[in-house]
Amino acid sequence: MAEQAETLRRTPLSRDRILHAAVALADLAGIESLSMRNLAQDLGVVPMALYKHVANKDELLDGMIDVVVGEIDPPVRDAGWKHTVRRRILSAREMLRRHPWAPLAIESRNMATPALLAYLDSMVGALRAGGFSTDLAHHVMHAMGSRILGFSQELFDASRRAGRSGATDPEPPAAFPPEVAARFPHLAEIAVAASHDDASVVGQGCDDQFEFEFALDLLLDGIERLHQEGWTSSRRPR
Amino acid sequence: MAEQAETLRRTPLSRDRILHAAVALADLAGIESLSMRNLAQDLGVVPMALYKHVANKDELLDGMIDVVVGEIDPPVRDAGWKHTVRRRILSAREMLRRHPWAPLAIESRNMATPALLAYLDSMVGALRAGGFSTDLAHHVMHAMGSRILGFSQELFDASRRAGRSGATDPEPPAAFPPEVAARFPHLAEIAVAASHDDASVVGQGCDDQFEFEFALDLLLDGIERLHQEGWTSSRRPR
DNA sequence: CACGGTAGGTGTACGCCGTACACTCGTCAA
DNA sequence: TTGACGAGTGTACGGCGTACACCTACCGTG
Repeated sequence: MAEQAETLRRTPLSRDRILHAAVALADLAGIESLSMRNLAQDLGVVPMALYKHVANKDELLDGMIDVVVGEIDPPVRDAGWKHTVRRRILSAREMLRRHPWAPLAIESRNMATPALLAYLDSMVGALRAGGFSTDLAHHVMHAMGSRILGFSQELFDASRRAGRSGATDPEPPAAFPPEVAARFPHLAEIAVAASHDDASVVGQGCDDQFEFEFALDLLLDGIERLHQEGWTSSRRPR
Repeated sequence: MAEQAETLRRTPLSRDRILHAAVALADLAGIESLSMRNLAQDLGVVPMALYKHVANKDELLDGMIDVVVGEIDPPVRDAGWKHTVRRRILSAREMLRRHPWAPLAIESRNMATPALLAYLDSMVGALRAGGFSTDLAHHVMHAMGSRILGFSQELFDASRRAGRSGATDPEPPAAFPPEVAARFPHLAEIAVAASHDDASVVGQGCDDQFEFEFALDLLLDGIERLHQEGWTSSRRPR
């Protein structure tokens, strides 16, 4: 018995084991009770042991996000863009329902994690494959905003540094570094399309206000159409 | 000079002074450096003094949210619903740009504050005044989701208890208490409309999945239309 | 087989946080 | 004059993230 306990305890810690335990703990007990100390206790280990595998708590959260974003179904092949996008987004939504802490966690990080970038990149890819111009694909990604994962109006928005100093912190936009661009070609494509889009842009890659109004008007126009048609929810599918 | 300092220090603390100082501190230094201790120091007071005016930090955050939501412009009178709604939402967006910590703060609270309810109620009011059925108005509010304040897919969603125990916590839906319903008549109206909407609903007031797909399809259909029309951002307004 | 380096787990400690609780002290009604 | 009361104070506690020094079991090399 002592042997067994020791064997269990000896199961080696690893970044992956830590990340999955953290996700499980957040799912079960809520994100606010995910502390390094609680997590370590769940793993039968002393808190500082975790730091041999994750740099700090922020990096732990990033890792957790990558884990759950990795649960989103891969894109369906050989279907129209609309069906592909729709399926993917509904799958993302299911993931979010399994991990209710995720939207807030994702939104509170101030940069996208690799898995998230991959998800977004493949979404842009689906649009491009469907014949969308980089221009339209770009605005569509903004318009989707919160729908696209159920969160985050502006994933790359500078104002997303919500937590950080409100003071001006005018780092150059820097597009993204070439090796990142290589891994996420569709994102890179719409990013450059946006950056020499027109002259109204100062230093930023895209015009926030325009994107916001684009999405807002897309919705309002759709709503207006429903209203004029006398839409009612009784023609509910299924 | 000592006199003056004393006079300054004697400026009596009040809930309002605390709330506005807290908003200013969060604007300037970021929400993560808003601690009861820092805030008290800004006010020239000892931390525990704050607790004579706010119950705890959560209530402080609620108060801050009410302050900033109160900055949103009142609805314009005698304009079409579309213009009214559009203006209001753009005003909300401006407020959010002044207070970049607000979206996260709002999303992280697990229930709406009074000012927020008032804002939503008046938004529903604008739709109803424009001739929308309670049914359509209800779905539209869901569809607006993150647009409506720039945040929060599901303001009333039970899954919004993101921070709390993921375990089942099946409180009765309880609509809302009558005195609240009286203060926010339009919200109450669409809430009851949703609750005896159809039989597919189990205990919850509305069908999350339906609302999500409603909004998603509204966007996708609008996007499809743009795509077919060969939309391009060069016909940019202004 | 001996050994030294190294990776992974430990223990202690520090400075921050929110806030409970007991207190002081100035003001004002009786 | 007094005494109650409400605003601000001081002290203290438990929890947090994590820096830093330490131990120790293992493994490749001589």
